Amino acid sequence: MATMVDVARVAGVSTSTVSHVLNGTRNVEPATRRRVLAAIEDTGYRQDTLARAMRRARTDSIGLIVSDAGEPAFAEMVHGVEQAAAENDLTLLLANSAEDAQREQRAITTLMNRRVDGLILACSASTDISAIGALGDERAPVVLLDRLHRTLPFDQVGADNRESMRALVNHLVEQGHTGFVVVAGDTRVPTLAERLEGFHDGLRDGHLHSGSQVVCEGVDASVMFAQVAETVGRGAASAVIACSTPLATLALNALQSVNRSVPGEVAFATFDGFRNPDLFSPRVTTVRQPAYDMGMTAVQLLLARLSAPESSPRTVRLHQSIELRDSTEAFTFTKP
Amino acid sequence: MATMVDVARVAGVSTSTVSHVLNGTRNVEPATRRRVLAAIEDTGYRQDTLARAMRRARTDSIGLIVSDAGEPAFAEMVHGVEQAAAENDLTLLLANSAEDAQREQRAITTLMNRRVDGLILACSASTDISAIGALGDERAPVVLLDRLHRTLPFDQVGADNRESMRALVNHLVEQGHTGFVVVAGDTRVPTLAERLEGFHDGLRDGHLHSGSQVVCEGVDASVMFAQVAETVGRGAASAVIACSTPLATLALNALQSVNRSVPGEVAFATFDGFRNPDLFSPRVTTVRQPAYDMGMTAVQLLLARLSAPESSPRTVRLHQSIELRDSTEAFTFTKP
DNA sequence: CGCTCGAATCGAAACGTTTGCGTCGTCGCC
DNA sequence: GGCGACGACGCAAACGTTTCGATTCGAGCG
Repeated sequence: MATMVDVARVAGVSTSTVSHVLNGTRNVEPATRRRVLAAIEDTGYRQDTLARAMRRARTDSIGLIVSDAGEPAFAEMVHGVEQAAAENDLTLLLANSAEDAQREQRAITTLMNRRVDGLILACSASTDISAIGALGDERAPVVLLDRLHRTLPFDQVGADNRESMRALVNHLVEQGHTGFVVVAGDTRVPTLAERLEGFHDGLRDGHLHSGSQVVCEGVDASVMFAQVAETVGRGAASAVIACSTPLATLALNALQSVNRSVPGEVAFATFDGFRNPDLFSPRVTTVRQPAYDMGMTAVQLLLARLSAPESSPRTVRLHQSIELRDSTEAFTFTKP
Repeated sequence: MATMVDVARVAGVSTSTVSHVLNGTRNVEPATRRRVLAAIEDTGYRQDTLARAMRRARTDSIGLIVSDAGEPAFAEMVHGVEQAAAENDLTLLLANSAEDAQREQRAITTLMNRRVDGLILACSASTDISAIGALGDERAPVVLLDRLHRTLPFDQVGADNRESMRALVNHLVEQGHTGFVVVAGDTRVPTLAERLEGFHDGLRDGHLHSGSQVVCEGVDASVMFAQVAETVGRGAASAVIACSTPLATLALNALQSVNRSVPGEVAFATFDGFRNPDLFSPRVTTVRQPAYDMGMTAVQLLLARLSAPESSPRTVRLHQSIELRDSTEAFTFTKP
């Protein structure tokens, strides 16, 4: 591989001139510039990003850690981040944490060691917040994506989870539902905790007793599965709300296991949702994250911080929209 | 940030000793090793991957380019690659090409400039093969994933597309189907071309006239949509086969547009398929790629090549399995 | 003509590692 | 006791850039 020294020799100039031609960092005589460019062409020279990054303090790359880039919501975020990164000539280094604090920590150090200019992080459920807080001392700034932590002094971008859930519950109450199962999942995940709060907000709005509602909370899928199946099985709830896509598959499986049809016998809604929601039945009512925009926003926050390191951290909440579909339609017809 | 020089000073040794301690590249007195390790602890030293990569000729990172990491099949492959990469202490640099030759080319140069040790590539549809062939001259070896090109001298890993399609068609013929619509899509994509070949194999096996079958081929989604709707609408086919997930959504949309129910009025099968195929109806019969394994295999081929650069290129075909579901079940009951 | 000034370019020191080669003891052996 | 060998480590040259003075050269001016 040709190096800058080769180019310089061929063009009959010094390496510094070559560098300046390449980066436009200072004026160089048009004639010499042409010679240099020709020499670059001749030698097939390509810049060595590594050596470059080493001299400058930047790598023009950013890191992104999510729990699973295959999950529809995250996939969208990844697209957004990728798009914004490309627009700003940044390379994206992606890592999956698989909701595992240890893998996450490994990913963080790997990326930091690689001197990413910034890190976008959707914390895993089991993440130790204080460990993340320690990232404040790193040279690279951190932006929290989706999984927000109020106590941490980072830029953050998420959705208005609490308000959306509240609106969803209001809608269902209006349709006549009074008994809910909400599959909240691992509420150590802030996103899920916020959604659960919104659920209680909605209950209050509808003057419903929260004691008679069933909240499936926790890490153990089989426990939550059993709870859903049992509650719905004995007819103690008419509506099921899942707080994420994996939880939705869990809930739907539970409903199938007790032979309850959606929306015939029980209404169902979820957050984040499935791909192609209109192709299959039941078409499920979904609170959809503006995931793509969240990804793009995260990059923008990162860039903003890079150019103004000392400004105070910003938190951006993007609006979620509720996509009403068949799975919550039954009660509109039997409504008194 | 502390450097090796700092560590060396604190430990009272030379940088070379520090380096050797870190890499285990030569014996060092247990006592000195302890001093060095303590010094590392004290100074909070962390290796600079960049400087390291620059001195060695390796970066311990590999690149992966797919058209869309959100697409279920690719998502699985990404997982596989990621897993295998992690197991071998490799960092993964991921890029999406969005089926666009230009973006793909950009991604390739970006990654090559970053001196990845190897590149795994699922070519986009519009890729210019000769441009890819030129990658043979790069310092980093290339492995083709999923989208195979027989003429290119690279290691490759894919699925037995042709045979699987043949088996699928055989199955459908056995059920009594004689009129097919196959949504083949952009047959510049080798995977899709292979599946189409398999379709004709299957027809021959069943002694069916290929002239009376409808093949929707091409890039224009609306054209294929119209073809499917028209053919099925006038009852000229009893089975629809989609050759990829996006094509399946297209086909199902078309079926909905002419109010044909699956599997009541028409049988349907697809390649690659959807997530959670058992949760929604119709449950669609799917030829499932061993995507995860393909990803892992790709990394293994890469590592093998790195350690034996001159061995001749290998092509690995992994077996796909057909998951039979409701969407192709109707005819089993009306079978004569 | 000598001097200053500015534009264009060069030279060389970094950046933080790895690594081949050298040095310095120490130990064993005859 | 001298000598060779060997083990433990230090020195310094790379790797391919960027960048900060330094240098050169010609023009302009008094």
